Amino acid sequence: MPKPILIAVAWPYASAKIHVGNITGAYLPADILARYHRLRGRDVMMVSGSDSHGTPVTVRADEENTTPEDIYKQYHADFIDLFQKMGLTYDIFTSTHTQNHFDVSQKLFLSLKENGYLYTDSSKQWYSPEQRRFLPDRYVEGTCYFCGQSGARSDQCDNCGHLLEAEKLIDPRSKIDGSTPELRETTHFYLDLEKLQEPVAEFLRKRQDYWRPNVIRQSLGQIETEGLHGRAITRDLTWGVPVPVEGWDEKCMYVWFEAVIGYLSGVVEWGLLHDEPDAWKHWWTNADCESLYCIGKDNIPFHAIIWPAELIGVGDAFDKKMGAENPESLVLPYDVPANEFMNLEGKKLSGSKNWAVWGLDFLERYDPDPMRYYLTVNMPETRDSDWDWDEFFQRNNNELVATWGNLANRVLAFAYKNWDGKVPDPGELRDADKALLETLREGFANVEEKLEAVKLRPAILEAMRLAAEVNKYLDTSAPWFEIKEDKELASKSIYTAMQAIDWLKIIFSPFLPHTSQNLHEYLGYSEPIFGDLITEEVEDDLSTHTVMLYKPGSSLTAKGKDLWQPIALMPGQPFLKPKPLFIKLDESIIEEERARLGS
RNA sequence: GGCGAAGUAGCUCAAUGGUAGAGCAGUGGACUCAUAAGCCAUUGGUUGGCGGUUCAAAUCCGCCCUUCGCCA
Repeated sequence: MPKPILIAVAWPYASAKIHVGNITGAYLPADILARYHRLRGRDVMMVSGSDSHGTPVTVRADEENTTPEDIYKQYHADFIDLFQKMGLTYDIFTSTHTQNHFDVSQKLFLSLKENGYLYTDSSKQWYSPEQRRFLPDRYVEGTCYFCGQSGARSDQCDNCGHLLEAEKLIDPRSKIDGSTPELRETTHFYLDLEKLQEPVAEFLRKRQDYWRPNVIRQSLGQIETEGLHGRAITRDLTWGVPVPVEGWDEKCMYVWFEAVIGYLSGVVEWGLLHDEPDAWKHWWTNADCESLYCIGKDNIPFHAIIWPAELIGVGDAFDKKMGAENPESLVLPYDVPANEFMNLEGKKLSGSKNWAVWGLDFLERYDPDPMRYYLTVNMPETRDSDWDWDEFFQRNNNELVATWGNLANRVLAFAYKNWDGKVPDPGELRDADKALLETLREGFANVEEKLEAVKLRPAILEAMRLAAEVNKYLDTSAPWFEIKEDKELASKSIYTAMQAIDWLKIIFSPFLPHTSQNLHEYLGYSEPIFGDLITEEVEDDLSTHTVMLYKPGSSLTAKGKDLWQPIALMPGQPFLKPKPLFIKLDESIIEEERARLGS
């Protein structure tokens, strides 16, 4: 039985475009891991969707004079467009605004409530008598009680940077109509994190040896120094998942409580769409399942503390509500390999100042694999990193084009010309040939070790080092000399080199799937390595939404076999005349791209 | 102000107590199958500073400097 792997990916807020920082922080590492595990023949479930609720969506809807649903759908469509173009193989990319997500979230909420992990409490919030509703913090502005600046948001002052307590704001005004709000008492549900603190700490202690230090520090470290306190999980909003308790119809679950439930509801939806309603249990109540949460560092507390707390608090009650006769508990995160942030040309990314490289915009001018390469080689795995256009240009031309793309091209072009498009038969290999292939065999093991440890940056560097080894081998054996003396000698060299790039194609494929697939075809294979991404419109009682689904189809990875190994290239196999895998860029792009920033 | 991270060659980074390394950039060279790509050789470092522990410190400890986060 193949090992189940759940790859849970951060849910993008459906109120902002996706930039390279978001991609390298969470979405790309998730896909690299998903593709690697698919190659190993494992049962991968990569799940995410648009975080469609919350105040930023309603703010933007008000600004653009439309509905929150309309706003979320615009961004959701762009996300799917980007992910398809980049080749991010989500088994399901859905939305939190679905009937299924509402149902699952409410079941989870009620499970926590019944298990005694929710309580109610009241506090004071700004209320607009004109609009007869409570105002979210960012709907209220006023004078900062620290620095006296007017126009401060009620939760944070942009002038002095202080976080504010909303009720202390001086001279508050509604951002919507300028009216003066008043403080009113409101009641909310709270997640009893104090009661869950010890089991959560225990969960973290069991994992502290292999989790990234930054994640442990911000979770276990924080619990040990400050402890956990109850947090409100409902809000006075109507755009969101309704609280499933009588008399609470004016309130919704707070997004940070509800969006993470998408990791569960998304898998449930996948099962419903594939007519396997119990499929979710394969990943969610199966102790063998390894669940990896790919997120940025801003999300660490939600994934390392709050989501595990929710899962622990639910216990087997959710499975019971799903109708299980012998209900089981939900699987806790195996790892939360959170990344740091990526800056841009030395400065912090900022959407409002257009200090960003936007995913879809980038793909207007460049191919997806160069982006994937640069973002992997520069992934902020251990510290903040920097997108630098000069470095992007250099790495594209020196590494992708010169080292790897040129290697594939020089080998296949020479072979095609001299062996009529058939893989040469090498006969008995020489020591030097065997030595190169042995280096590649070790390469599989080296890259595997790094990928299993979620160290993607060292992994791709090792792959590139292997390509350089093959270039060295070629210069030493020099088949262009051998062929003038004895074609049989040259056939040994060229067969060895073709075998090496055939293996490198697999090693590179989690990182650079598009160009690996091209090379795969040049080498004469017909079944694709990976499947396809498709979209479907789904109608439910709430609305209609678009889902993106990964379809393995007739790909090699659909068969559940372990392809992460040196598989023999067959002599005599017909192959195609190659084309370059990567485009060499002109130096002028550096200044052109820099000129686009900050405008 | 509190907590934390980072500081190693011009640049990006490795090296968890045992002779400071790699890639890029720079310099020199031989070759030509290949997107003038690739290969070989080579210049370059008081490991931010000061002190301590140790036979031995980039690494452990203390103080200081710089940069960046998180919290208040």
